[in-house]
Amino acid sequence: MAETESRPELRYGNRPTMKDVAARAGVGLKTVSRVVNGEPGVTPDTEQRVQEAIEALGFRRNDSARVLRKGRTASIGLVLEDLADPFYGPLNRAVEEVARAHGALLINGSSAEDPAREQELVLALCARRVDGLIVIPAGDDHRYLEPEIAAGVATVFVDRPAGRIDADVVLSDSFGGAREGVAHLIAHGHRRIGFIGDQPRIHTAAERLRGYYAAMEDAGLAADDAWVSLGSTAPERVRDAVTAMLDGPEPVTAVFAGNNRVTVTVVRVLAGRERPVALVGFDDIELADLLQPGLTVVAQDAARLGRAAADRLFRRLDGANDAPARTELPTRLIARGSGEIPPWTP
Amino acid sequence: MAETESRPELRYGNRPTMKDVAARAGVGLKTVSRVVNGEPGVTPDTEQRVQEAIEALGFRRNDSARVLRKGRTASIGLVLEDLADPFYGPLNRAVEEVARAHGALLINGSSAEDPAREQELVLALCARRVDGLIVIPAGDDHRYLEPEIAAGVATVFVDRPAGRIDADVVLSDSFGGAREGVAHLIAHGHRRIGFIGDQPRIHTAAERLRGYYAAMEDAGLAADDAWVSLGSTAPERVRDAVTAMLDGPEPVTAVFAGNNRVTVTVVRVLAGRERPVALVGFDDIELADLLQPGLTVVAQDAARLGRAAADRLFRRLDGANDAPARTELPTRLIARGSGEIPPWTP
DNA sequence: CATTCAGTTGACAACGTTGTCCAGGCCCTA
DNA sequence: TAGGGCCTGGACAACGTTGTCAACTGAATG
Repeated sequence: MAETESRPELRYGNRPTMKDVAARAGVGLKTVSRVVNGEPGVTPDTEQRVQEAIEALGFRRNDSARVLRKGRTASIGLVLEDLADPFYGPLNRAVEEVARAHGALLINGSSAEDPAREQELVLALCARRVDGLIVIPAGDDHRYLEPEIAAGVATVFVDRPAGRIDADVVLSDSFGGAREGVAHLIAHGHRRIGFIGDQPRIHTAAERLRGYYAAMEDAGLAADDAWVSLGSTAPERVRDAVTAMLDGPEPVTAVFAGNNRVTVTVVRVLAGRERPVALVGFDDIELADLLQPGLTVVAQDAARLGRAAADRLFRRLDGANDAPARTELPTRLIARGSGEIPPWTP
Repeated sequence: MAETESRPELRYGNRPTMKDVAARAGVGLKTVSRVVNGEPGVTPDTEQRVQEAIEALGFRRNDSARVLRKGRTASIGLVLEDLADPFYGPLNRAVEEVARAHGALLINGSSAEDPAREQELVLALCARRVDGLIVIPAGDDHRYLEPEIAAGVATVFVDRPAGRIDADVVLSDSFGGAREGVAHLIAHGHRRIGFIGDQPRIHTAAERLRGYYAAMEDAGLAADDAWVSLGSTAPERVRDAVTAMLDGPEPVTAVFAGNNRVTVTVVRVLAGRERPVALVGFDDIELADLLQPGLTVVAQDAARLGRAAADRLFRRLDGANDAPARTELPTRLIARGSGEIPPWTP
């Protein structure tokens, strides 16, 4: 709120308080509190009078005040990279379900892959005194969170590890997944394989690249620098990168795409190409099975990722005190056709 | 939180308060408040002492207390149907961006298409005293919100209208869009056209059905009951419905799918069929252009929907007092192939 | 030197709730 | 009837912040 001028007559729109209810019901303040919270020690008769007053006034407990008094907000914050990215939808939903099961509300925000924005958001959430935080990090230095964590804000990082602090992390096995995906291409006869990934400062991107190199090395293949392209996932950039690899002096016969956004663009480019090129993408995509050919992917279970992170968070909130742990969830290779295309030979 | 037992030593993890900062800096409480809020009337010298104390203690203002005092929470609630549905991602994100521009946080929740859950969520948000609410309704009776709205909670409904109360609404033109989509099929020669939609108690589903009938009537075509199927969007149900239409005594030659989830399933079913069937779907889908044939859709602009709703909300919060309005955004027919398939003739 | 004034500063109440504690009424028993 | 315990109800402080207001400082003015 840019500037909330003080309009005292409008505070919460002048809602009735327990005091008002008490006055109307002719009882004490605390009695109303007892009724509202279902605490024992109120005769049915009194309770009914209070209920009627609540009804008549349209009273609704002010949780802001309650929070202040109780010291717990029953809310958690989830900072992800982009609320609109379909990959994070199931994760978001899974976190919500766990929160709901614990009676907590979910405050959401996107970092837009900007470390400064991530920090701003996280600190705003801390100022709200959320009970816990689940963060998909954009930055690689989270020391700014140290005082918060020390002060008791449970924090779990998901999808990417925290930077320079020791905290709970829930990850997909990016390295292993990429390695498996690239090995799959190699197993189908490919020797010149391209890799198109996100900026290497992003942990998952770096890990997947590492997996690519590992698979190549496992097979005794040298990875030409011209086959590897890292950077923004903007369609133009990816398009240029794929094109360069396919038209270079040593054209690749297969491409490994580092995430869902890259994959989508690569599919588009390959669709316009004459000669077939094999493709395996990291992350599953809706309708991937209906493409011609079906899209072979290394799938991660985003919902499970979210569930695991939220479970961990609430275990912490329930008092678990063990050392921060790193949980790594497996990926799954789903062969649908595009990854099984043999190398093109002139 | 099921039961937050009172652990007073753990309230907010014993964070320092302005009082602590004041004590350490050797100044008064209010002076700290002034520094924290950038209010004038503090000498640079004093300010620095306070800043140092803040730094040293790792103080962070408690917005819960602030909210209680100021009467505004600088947060809005967004209740949608399913956080994981890709259609709502861009809407969610758009709302977030507008909220962010106004310095407000976003509290998110899914109704899971359950009116009771919607109400529960909305009332929880009201108890938190969110400044405003954006709701994608699941239920069709929102009179429970009357006291809240009267008490000053700005409320905007989006995607579907409010039930039995007068409130701001931002919608896509479901009727017009469906009518145009069906007319498109008719223009390509179809006479027997199936309609598969969501449960008709959902407003958009009913409107799209109405658009279907209107288009048929416009063309002087009778719509056979056997061509219309409404109900859950579960894949099995949709699969059965399509199959029945295609194998009935008067088989349809084209299908209009009432939303993205239905469309996806219909595409799958048609892909397994020998004879070509035309298809137009409501809602655009990622990769729709890469299917064979490309998927013809009636697209709505979810981000614009969200932006419009949030803009309206914040205009209300800024004091706009005009009568509740209904905003209807146009849809756009995108022809990609599947809707231009001619009727199959034996 | 008395007075005014602007600029700083802090004491205090208030926001609406919940936790603590005590008072009064009742019933039971001796 | 007195004493004890239980049940119900309310007075009051506290949570951490901000708005109000008055007190103080030092300098400038008469």
